[in-house]
Amino acid sequence: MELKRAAEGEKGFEKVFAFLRERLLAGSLKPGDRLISERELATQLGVSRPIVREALRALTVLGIVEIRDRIGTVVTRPDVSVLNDFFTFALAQQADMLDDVMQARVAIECQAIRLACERANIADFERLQRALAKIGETIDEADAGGMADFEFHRAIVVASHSETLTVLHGSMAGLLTHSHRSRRELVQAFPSMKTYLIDDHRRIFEAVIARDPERADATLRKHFAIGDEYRRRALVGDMDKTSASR
Amino acid sequence: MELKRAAEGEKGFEKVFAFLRERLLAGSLKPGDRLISERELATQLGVSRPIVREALRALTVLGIVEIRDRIGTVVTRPDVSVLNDFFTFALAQQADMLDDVMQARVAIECQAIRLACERANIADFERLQRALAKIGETIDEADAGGMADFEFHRAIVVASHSETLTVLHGSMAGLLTHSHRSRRELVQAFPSMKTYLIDDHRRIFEAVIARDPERADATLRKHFAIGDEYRRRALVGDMDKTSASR
DNA sequence: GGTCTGATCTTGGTCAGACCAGTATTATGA
DNA sequence: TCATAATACTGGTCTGACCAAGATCAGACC
Repeated sequence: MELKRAAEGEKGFEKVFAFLRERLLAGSLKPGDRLISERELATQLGVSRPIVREALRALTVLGIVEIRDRIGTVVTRPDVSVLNDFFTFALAQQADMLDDVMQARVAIECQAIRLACERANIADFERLQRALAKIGETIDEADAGGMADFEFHRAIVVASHSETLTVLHGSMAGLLTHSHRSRRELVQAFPSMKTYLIDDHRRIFEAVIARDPERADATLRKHFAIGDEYRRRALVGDMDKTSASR
Repeated sequence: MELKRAAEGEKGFEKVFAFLRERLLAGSLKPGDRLISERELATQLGVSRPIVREALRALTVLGIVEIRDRIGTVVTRPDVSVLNDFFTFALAQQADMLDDVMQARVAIECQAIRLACERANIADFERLQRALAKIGETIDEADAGGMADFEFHRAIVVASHSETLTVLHGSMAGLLTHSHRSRRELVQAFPSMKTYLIDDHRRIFEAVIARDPERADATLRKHFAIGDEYRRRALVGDMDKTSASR
């Protein structure tokens, strides 16, 4: 009846999706709300239950809604995992995108560190310090070291107190950790990397503590650039004698 | 049979989704490929067709796949619209997120402009120049002016030749255009904004032409900051008497 | 032989009704 | 009154069916 009116032009899936979309966007469906049952939704919209399920499933993968078995469907707060999925799929099909995603990561972190300089509180500083310490402790371990590295960078983004930046950064986590790990494997190759990793992160930390956005940004950028340089060298030649390979 | 093996633990929807996900991520399903029919998929995976449809629909809203009526299901190149949807939903439920998304936008554009300084070609320069000219021409029109402004910024991101940055930036397009428009409405309020808009964009353009990443980044950042300041003033005090505002 | 045309197969789009397994609620009995 | 058991939900899934329209191929026509 009146429910149908809201989404008359479309049919089937589109109708249900549009109907729910409207409520979601209008705010009449807020996080925490429980939707009416699938059957009821079906009869009210004049479609079959499988169609309703399609729409609900669609909203589920978008992270808008959560279907709880034998409980009901509830609206959730938008979640990271969507972007995560998206980026994972996107990158799987375009491997050359990895460098590209790295650019996005740099973009986000550099902005985040600027915000962090303004907004970070004691707790953020402490988290950064812990991560920094961890990097020092695990400097010789590939896995733990990569993890520590990642934690440090994540701490920066968290300290920005920007949900969007955090979400975006987190969505690339899977890919980033991979890249971090492979970087970590270079530690054995280039002994100089140890000091690079430790000193660089410390300098970044200090810039944040000093609440100096420009310096923090610049230092972080340099950090990324040096990392790139190491990786490049590792590609061109193995270790030292680098002339033969190509 | 052998297909089932790939996704045994899960059941129903999860099974199908995992099965397809695996193929997608492994690369055995590439953009352009046509999937086998829903019925066949259902029998091969030992589930019913509605369940298969749920999975396909899920992939559809993720922009991974496209269901073509009476044709079949084909793998597509990941598309912006997903992120668009996500951000739209996310922001609808947390209006305070808008400022936050702006931060992400700044992050992306500032990184993009750095890349643009390195990678931009003649065509990119021309596009930027056209957008710049448009800004001058439409300085007194709210709608067209906002569009021109948006085009200029988009041209910057496009000139970065980074798909990821472009996608991310595009995904916020809806929100950004809104913000751009409201900014444009300030033009009438602050006559000084005209010169600000024109000169700022020209300076940005020049920095890109000069291929000076640092200057471009800094100029762009300043541009955003000034825009913020104008908006702030518009909020605090009306129009001219702005001495109180700071 | 080559091309056009129509029957048939296949595809997605949808529906109706049914069963299961647990949850939430309610009615019942102590 | 309270604890327990029956009942009415919920999501999760399956089966089988119908429709409309693109895809295909056989046969008719040029």
